[in-house]
Amino acid sequence: MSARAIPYRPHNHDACVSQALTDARAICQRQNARLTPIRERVLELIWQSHKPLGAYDVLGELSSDGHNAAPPTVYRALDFLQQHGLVHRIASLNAFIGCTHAGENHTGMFLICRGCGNVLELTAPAVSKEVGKAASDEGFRAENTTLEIAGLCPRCQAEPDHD
Amino acid sequence: MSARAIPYRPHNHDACVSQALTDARAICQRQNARLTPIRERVLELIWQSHKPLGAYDVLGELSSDGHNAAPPTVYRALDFLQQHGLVHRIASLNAFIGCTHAGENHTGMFLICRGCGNVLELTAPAVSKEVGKAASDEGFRAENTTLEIAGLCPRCQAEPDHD
DNA sequence: GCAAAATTTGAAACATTATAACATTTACAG
DNA sequence: CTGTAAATGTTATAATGTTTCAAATTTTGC
Repeated sequence: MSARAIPYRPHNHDACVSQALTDARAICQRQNARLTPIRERVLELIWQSHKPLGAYDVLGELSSDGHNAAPPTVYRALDFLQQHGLVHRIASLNAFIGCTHAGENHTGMFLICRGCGNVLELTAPAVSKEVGKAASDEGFRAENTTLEIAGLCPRCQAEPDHD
Repeated sequence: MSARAIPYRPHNHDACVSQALTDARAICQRQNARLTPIRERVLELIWQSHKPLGAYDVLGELSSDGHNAAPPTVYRALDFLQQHGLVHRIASLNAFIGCTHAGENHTGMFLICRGCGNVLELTAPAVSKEVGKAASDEGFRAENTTLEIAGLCPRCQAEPDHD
């Protein structure tokens, strides 16, 4: 998987999207999972930006497409994409974002800028290690970690209300 | 603040509750905040157990009390309690739980057992430190961390569907 | 190829969680 | 007391997510 641009910085976002879609197709093929037109379209919509998108935002975009969809359509597609590690749900925002580490076995950590709304996904092994240690110190078997950090990205620290 | 029992283990829970209420009164007094009857009652309800309680569960309990409350009443009380560090919202569950470190300046980390539903709140300085490091490596100014770990508590690993 | 089975999608209704807006009451300071 | 701010009541509505069952599509075994 190739290196990704920092969402807080201007970049060729079309490249992000097409890379994500290419990766997704490969991953689904490898897993014998069916990346149907609806699912692919939802993934593409989620990848429109590095800002998390709500399920009903996705629904709205689908409707603009002329696609007459109901909520379950979107939630099912999002479930599928989550299951295959292609999108993440940001619990603190009730919203979804494209996974920038698809295919890698990872525990995501999300830096959420309250200024511009962009989200950066990190893999921080040192954090995962300490989390695992803290859990096992309590005899707890960790299965799923939600780690979301709200704050200000570098750009918004300097100049607020960006992008 | 005194040591707390482990929620996964049987303990005298009434002591938890009354300690929490006593602490809350002291904290509010210190902060010149008004722990009104409604707010105190909501806090007590949240502390009924170590399982997170939804806002509408609280609402239901208030109604059983004979108190004719509407959603905003509960959400306002919960906002107040959160603001003063007396309860936490568990984003991954849309539910609320009493803070076991009220008064201490802390970043909570929650171990959520999917077996029994109990939640243990930890303070893990090593985790906080690594999280802070990971964020500042990206130039990100962290303001608020959500860290929720779903899994199985020691008791439920041995014997499922407990409590 | 073809029929049976499984998966995916459509569609309608509903459930849950949360907030907006404005009126009323209560607490408190002077 | 009385004016002001804080807290609560009340109604309505928004936002998010699920259940259920039917129809269509794809896959599989033959």
